[in-house]
Amino acid sequence: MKIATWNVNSVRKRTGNLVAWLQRAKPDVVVLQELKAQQEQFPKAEIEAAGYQAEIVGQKGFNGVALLSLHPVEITARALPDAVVDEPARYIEGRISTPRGPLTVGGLYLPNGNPIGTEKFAYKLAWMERLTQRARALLASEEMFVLGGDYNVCPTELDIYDPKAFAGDALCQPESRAALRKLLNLGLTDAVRALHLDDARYTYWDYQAGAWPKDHGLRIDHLLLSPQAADRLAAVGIDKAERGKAEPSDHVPVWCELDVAD
DNA sequence: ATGGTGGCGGTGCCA
Repeated sequence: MKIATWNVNSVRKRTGNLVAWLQRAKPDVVVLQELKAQQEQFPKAEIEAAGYQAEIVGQKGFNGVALLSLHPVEITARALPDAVVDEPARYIEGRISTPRGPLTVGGLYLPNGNPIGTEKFAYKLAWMERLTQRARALLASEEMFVLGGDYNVCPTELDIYDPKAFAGDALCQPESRAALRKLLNLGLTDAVRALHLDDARYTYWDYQAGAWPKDHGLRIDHLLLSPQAADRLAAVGIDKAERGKAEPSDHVPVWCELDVAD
């Protein structure tokens, strides 16, 4: 069972790259972020033609998340608990069956939080606390789950090309990192970290200042696994080549494989 | 080096 996350930075701009990647990578489940599209603007026909059921939480112009699956999926949430009216489209969650029992996949687009010292940063931290509460509830089931997405948190100084370059950025603040550790310390496993990928450290390279050719990247897209899922972790990958394609997203797909054979 | 790039929507905001 291959599960992936990808911040596509506009699903309409990235439809061609997305479909080509789906056909090549053949993930079973994918969560997408930054659709920047309303539900009716989502390229549903193209995605379904590639064999995927598409569940969408859209929003005009900003945010937007989706869950694509080769297998029948039951959507279990379209927002985090305690969502307010007109909540930004940042969370989707679904449940699929495997020979080893149900697997829940959550897709999230965590608030960026810049600039620090503003209500945006407070909102980021509050959103992380809500996500942590959701993880607590999912953990109580003692089932397999994967929370994938653009976390907009660079976990450690090993996950950025130059710690000094982002010292004042919300992605690297001690408070952001502490909130991510609090989530991990519930008992979740960072899939990429667990298997020590060292040939592809980053998942995001800014469009500006030649970040990609200089490999000035950050690791901010993560797959966090419940203990029951982590026990079945077989492989991880970062599809770095997507960043070098024509009209790329600034993020690349991150994936893991769970051995769910009976 | 205080710029630079990209997407949305049609101007500045967001990342």
